[in-house]
Amino acid sequence: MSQSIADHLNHIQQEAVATLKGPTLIVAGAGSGKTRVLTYKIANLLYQSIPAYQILALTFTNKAAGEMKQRIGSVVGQDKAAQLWMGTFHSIFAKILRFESQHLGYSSRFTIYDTDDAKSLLRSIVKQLGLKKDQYPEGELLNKISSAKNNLITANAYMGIDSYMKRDEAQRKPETFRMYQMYEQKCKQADAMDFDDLLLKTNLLFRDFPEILQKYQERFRFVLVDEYQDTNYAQYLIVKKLSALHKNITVVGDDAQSIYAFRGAKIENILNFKNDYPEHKIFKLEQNYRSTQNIVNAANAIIKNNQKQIEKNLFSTNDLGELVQVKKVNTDTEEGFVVAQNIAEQRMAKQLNYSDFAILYRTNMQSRIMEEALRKKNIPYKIYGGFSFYQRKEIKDLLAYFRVVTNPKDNEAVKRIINYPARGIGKTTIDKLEAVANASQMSIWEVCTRAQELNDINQGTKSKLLGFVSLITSFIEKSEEEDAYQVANYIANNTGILKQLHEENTPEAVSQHENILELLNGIKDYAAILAKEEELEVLTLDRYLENIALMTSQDNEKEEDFDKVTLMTIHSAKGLEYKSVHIVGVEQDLFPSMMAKNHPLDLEEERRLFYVAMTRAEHYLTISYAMNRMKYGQFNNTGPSMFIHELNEEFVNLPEQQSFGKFQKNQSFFNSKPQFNSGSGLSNTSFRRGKLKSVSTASGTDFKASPASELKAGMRVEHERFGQGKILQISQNAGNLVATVFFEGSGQKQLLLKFAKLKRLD
DNA sequence: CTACCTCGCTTTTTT
DNA sequence: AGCGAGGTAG
Repeated sequence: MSQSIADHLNHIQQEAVATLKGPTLIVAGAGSGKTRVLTYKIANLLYQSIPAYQILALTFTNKAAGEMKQRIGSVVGQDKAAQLWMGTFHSIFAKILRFESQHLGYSSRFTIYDTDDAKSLLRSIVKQLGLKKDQYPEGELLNKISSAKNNLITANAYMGIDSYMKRDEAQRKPETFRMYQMYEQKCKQADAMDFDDLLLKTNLLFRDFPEILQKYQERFRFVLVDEYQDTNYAQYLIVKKLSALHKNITVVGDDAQSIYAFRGAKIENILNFKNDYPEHKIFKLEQNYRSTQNIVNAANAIIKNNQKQIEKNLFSTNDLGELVQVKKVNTDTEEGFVVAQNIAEQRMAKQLNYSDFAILYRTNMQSRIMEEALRKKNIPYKIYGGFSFYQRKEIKDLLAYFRVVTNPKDNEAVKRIINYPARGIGKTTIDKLEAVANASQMSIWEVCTRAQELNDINQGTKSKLLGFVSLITSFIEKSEEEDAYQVANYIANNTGILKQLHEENTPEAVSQHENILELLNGIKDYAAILAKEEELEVLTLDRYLENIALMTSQDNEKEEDFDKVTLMTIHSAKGLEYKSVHIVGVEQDLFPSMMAKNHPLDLEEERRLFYVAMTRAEHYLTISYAMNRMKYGQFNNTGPSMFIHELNEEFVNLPEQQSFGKFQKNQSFFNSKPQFNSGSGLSNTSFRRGKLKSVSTASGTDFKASPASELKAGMRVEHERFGQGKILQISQNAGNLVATVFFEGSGQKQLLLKFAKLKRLD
């Protein structure tokens, strides 16, 4: 190991980095420099003249992979780092599957179905079998299929699994296995794999073609896995098989931070590592560099109550720091107020930026109240997580064209665009096409190309179908000679999508238009980066798609978001750190005791979740719970989560001693009568997921949001709940347009314009 | 296709 | 409460 590397590491970290051979488990406590160790270990391998292409490093998110590549690059040089096999499980094995696709009966250009595609396919299967969709909801089906796949149960194997069949029988859903069979079959016909297939098929490939497994075993002399506690069975087995020859496997993780059991993660993978590899070495990174002693000690007090864990002692030699604050409040509204107040005060007193703060909650629902409180205090915030650029409708539409061009058998993509923009191919025609396709084992595309032979479709429709075919064919021809950007640009222009959006000229259409241009620019940029990194002269459309299919949110942080308080679920906070963290809603039923009935909850996992939340904080940690909270429209009495009782007074300022400071009893939120928090049209989950269309009001009536550009001060408007009122002013707040409206019924309100459900009255 | 209404549901989420 | 799926009337 070079001296410069050693300088940056503590003793145990150094040993872990210096140990290159053999199975190695690095138990990395929260904030213990896990990424640093992994980074330097890989750098060290490269220093020892191990060729970069012999190193396989697997992560869970693109972000983690990107960051690590960057950091390794800054140690050993970016060109060398670029040759590493580093990426998410899904992206690495998609790459391998494309290379070996012929063994599995797939083409190398197979499509990757996202969750929407998978659900849509399942919906059409349920329909084709003539079953009711309330008996077979596609989400539930997909969950079953997904978890079967994660356990390497193929459709045919499913029938032989007693527990599955009995479960389906008991649920009166005996056809489930048939759906799985058809789903599998149709994916294959469409030359498509879903996310879980990428792992399942890799396993099948390695199982059925030992010589291929051997090839990759020989190639990857060193295998490293990040966040090992989050691997599922399929991932575990791939890793195990790949490293079976050289046994140079390094896994890094923290059992105390395993919070993804609900999607198949097996904490046992990390707990049993020592049994899987009796000759293993283990390193425990126990020094936390992130947090104050009080925070680390308080978090330890929680996690020590778990039975299932690897013994370790996380400690900090940082300052003692302030006591962890636990705040008890009356209502959820008051909690919002207290948190917002606390952020404002801490920011001034400790000279912090807004971006040093995070508010963490268990469920997305809980963001609403926090948002409202922050806006009232003019504190800028951003909501993290949820949905990405690539999930926007206009982007998915354009991407569907790309998909059809690279793989016309991709039925889900064909269905998406066959009548977009509208070209007179209606639902009835599509249903007929699908029926013919099902009956003849052809793809919808193939049926379209042979439209002339169809019987019960009239000549007009036939020529429209053939028009569609020749349009796509022209794109395919284009894609054979030009690069991704040129083809994409050609498609955007020649389908009329851009033109249509341009002419529509509503704010929504303008933004969609911009997004499409942004996507096109993104392709250009990506081509430039690739050309540099991999000396690839032309970025083809299929190469581009491959990259985009496994992409999600997070990467596209906007610059206007730089100094804002971050709001997110605890799950999405994993791996992040903030100077000041507020954990809100730490109540009985959210951080549950025995109260959960509908969902069986794993108490230990909930505790780990709380632990993850606490260890995000560097200097200041505030935990709050409300004694009363609105839930499902009802005001519920609640109380502190049992985890609050596990906190130790030595490190924590518990609420018994807490006074409400300078707040006056007569302030509205202290009234015993709950303040009903009739949401002022703020962002909520569905808006964040990008569905900004007509919305359903309390009475269920569709209520169109007025385009912001049409609203002006002085205008009379109607709100779905507040009734009629007058706009006093429109102003800018935290980068958002905010209308101040005086409502006759309920007085003055501030509404976030991009979400406000306002109707013009004139 | 839109407007309106009724009803049922309500943890976490990456790829 | 807040949302969305889905039905019905026009």
